[in-house]
Amino acid sequence: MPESPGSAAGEDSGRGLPKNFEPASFEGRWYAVWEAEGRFQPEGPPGSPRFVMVIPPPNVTGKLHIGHAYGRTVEDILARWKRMSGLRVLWVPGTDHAGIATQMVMERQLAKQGIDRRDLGREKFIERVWAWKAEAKDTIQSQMKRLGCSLDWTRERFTLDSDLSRAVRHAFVRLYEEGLIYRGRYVVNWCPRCETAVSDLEVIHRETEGALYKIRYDVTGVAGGAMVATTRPETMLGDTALAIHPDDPRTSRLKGRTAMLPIAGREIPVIEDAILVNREFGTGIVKVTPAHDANDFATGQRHGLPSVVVIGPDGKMTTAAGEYAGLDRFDARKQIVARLTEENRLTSEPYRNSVGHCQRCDTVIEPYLSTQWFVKIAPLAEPAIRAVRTGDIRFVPESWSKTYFSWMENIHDWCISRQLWWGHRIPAFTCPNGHVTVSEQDPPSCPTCGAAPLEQDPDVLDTWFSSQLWPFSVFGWPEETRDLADFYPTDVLVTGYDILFFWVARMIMAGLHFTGRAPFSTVHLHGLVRIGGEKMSKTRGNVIDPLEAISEFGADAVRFTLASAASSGATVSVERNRMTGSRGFATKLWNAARFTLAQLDGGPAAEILAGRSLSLADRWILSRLSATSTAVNGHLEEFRFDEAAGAIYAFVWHDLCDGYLEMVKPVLRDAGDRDRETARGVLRRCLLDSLALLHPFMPFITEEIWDKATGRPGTLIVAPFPKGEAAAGDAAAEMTIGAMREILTRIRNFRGERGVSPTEPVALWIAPDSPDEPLATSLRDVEPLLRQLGRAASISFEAPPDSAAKDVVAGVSIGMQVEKPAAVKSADRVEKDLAAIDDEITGLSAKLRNPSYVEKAPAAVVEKTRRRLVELEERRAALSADMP
RNA sequence: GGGGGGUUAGCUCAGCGGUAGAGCUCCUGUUUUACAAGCAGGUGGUCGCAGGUUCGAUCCCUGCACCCCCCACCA
Repeated sequence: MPESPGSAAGEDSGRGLPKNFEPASFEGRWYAVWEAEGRFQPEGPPGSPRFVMVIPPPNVTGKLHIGHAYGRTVEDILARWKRMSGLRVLWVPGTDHAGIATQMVMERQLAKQGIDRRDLGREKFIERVWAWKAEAKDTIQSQMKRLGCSLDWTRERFTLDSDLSRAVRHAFVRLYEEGLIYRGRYVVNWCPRCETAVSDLEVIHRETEGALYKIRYDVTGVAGGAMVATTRPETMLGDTALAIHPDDPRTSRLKGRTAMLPIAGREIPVIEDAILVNREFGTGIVKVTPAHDANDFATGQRHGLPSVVVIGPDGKMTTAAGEYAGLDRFDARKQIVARLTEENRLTSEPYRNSVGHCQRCDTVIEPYLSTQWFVKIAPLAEPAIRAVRTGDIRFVPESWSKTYFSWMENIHDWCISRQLWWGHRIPAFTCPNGHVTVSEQDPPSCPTCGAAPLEQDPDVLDTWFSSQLWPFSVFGWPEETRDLADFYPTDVLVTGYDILFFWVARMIMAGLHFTGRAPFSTVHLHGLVRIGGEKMSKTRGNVIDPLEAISEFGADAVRFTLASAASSGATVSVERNRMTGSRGFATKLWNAARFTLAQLDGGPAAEILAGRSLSLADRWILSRLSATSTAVNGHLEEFRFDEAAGAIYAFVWHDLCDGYLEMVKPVLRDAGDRDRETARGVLRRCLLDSLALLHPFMPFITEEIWDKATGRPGTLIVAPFPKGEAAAGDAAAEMTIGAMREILTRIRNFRGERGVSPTEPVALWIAPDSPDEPLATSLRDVEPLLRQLGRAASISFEAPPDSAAKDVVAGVSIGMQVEKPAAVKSADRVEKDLAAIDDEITGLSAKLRNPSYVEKAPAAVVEKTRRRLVELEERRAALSADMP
């Protein structure tokens, strides 16, 4: 056992809780204790009920941003809640090599030193990334530790670890052998800046103001030639045909003709193609550029057209572009437009269309003909769709399944090869005779012809190809490890909806295909974090750095804020002043604990003694505590972290601190030993259960207080989570104390209205409507409380006299002795109240006079309306009697 | 082009058939020995607009307006 981290200095009463709440003084220590004690590792025999999550691995070179902090907080709440609920919890940490993103950042770093990666060479470059990765990983790790994440660091993984790389190779080879991975020459999305292919998902489409150009091509034997429309005139240099619809009379004159490509002076055929050409659109004539448009490429395949690449991988025109060779594609566009305009061949009009941009660097994506590797996805998608349809996998919120289906049902093959250096090298080897071998082990010679040496494909795999294996590769798959048997499939996956397609869908496909099982049963997709309703961005200056926030407010406050901000919508709105509020809540708890511990000090107060008679206040707070515990569990089951946090907040602050603590003060001070002991037992129970309920949200402060309260340092993390007991529910106590609190509020109200100081003792009248009601007797039971909290000089359980300020609250007529002249001061207020009451009475009366209402509305509702009306009439009587 | 979400108090958001809630802000009072980072009280809302269903609509339906997001081979 480690030593209790309790500080020896600066204590006051309250068994060692310092007066000032300083989260930094204990957060780090408790994390170290938990880790040293192995609390983050699953405890219990294999096969016993467990709860498993894998972290969405953050980019190894990244920094924890507020969105990560949110997701990790949610996961940690689940992990701690399940752990305390008695499950064997495993939450696996790790990081992602994030190929294109990491390579980009590294290139930028090198550029600052004036180094181009190509000068460095592949090996040296990768060495540098590894070196940098080592320190960056520690950053991420320490950030998650500061947040308090109960991750099992002994199982930490990195997507480029040797065993995970083995998993990637195994997956690739298997898909290849099953015919689900193929290599081919197609038009892909190409980023000329990154100089790599990217998948469809990595292309961000943005509506752009551009132009639609119409170019006239001369056609032999056809006067006026052919007008074709394009948004990318520079691609015309790569045209190898014009296409028309076979049944379009507008263009039938072009059938079988030959057109002359302007500028290039090349002859191209006019072809007929019903698939490519939309009869409704434009001139009905389409230029066909197989090398620079996916549709055109398909058309070219159908008609056996040649492909002419005129824009190179660097975005510059190729030699095939003739005199434009070497020009940037956009410069070429300008010059070509100018030239065609000069030749009287071109007109243009403003045009809005959607232009693809690189997700990473925002460069305009170029469709580009190249040889790439693809995953044939439809066969994988089919079972993945079924898994969600049948409920094997559940989305929370459920509405995401619709988005999932619509994407999965229209899914396209996945281009997985990247012309990058940082990543998993594609396990394909080519021999000098051109035979391609795909193999898990590097083959020493060509299995087909025996030739050597073999050359490995220089490309790497899309990062998501390895990420999709994450839920099982972290456990050692394809080896049949103990962890894989014990912890796969996982239970819950928590991630932002922005990677539903990139990651979640692919994990489902991969999990089902490779392991035959869904990788998780529940996917909680959360919104993206916004600051004060605005999208977070550096230019707005509204970025909240979680580490700075932790330093300023404490990790517990940051976590509580994030949990409270959780919502089922697409955004999670976080504001700085919520952080302040959460810190205030932590302080509140701290001080309540100081008070409680001071009361417990010097007495055993071990537990609530069986058979002891509890006061109404005791019964009330225990009832609230139980109801809160039940509610919290329910909300957590439903991933409603905001509701769960809110329920505990309301209990601790408003019920326990504002309510019960004030109610027990007189008991602790004045009552006999027996009642005092009972109250102490209840106090202790409330404190400990509050700490337990709050622990998943605020692990540090709760563990700190728990230590002082129990002398069992570092054990709250494995203490039982309160479930709430039906037996503790106490409607009678809740009714009485509820009524009492309403009465007290109204008395304080009177004081304000009548200018009576809050502390001046006054005479009170409290008269329940009917002497038979339970309230009539139970309110007498809380007379000492009413007297104390209401600052009453006297309490009479009779109808108030005319001279008193009067009202009806919770079915109870109450009155407070006032000086008559002071009533004038509040006349406006009373008048206003009366007007509102009259309005409501009118409305309710009309309702009750409506026969169909009385007939059709549920009896309980009608009854409620009647009671409300009665009470209002009583209130009106009480208030109007009070008018001067 | 298709789909999804949003519009509730000055701000950020809950609620989603029985005439509205939280936190922050604001105003007033209060240094009551756990906490002034507190306590007590209060102000503030025709729940985007128009119809419909219903005894009853912020909540369900239809349409409209504005905002956000996603998907789409929109020459």
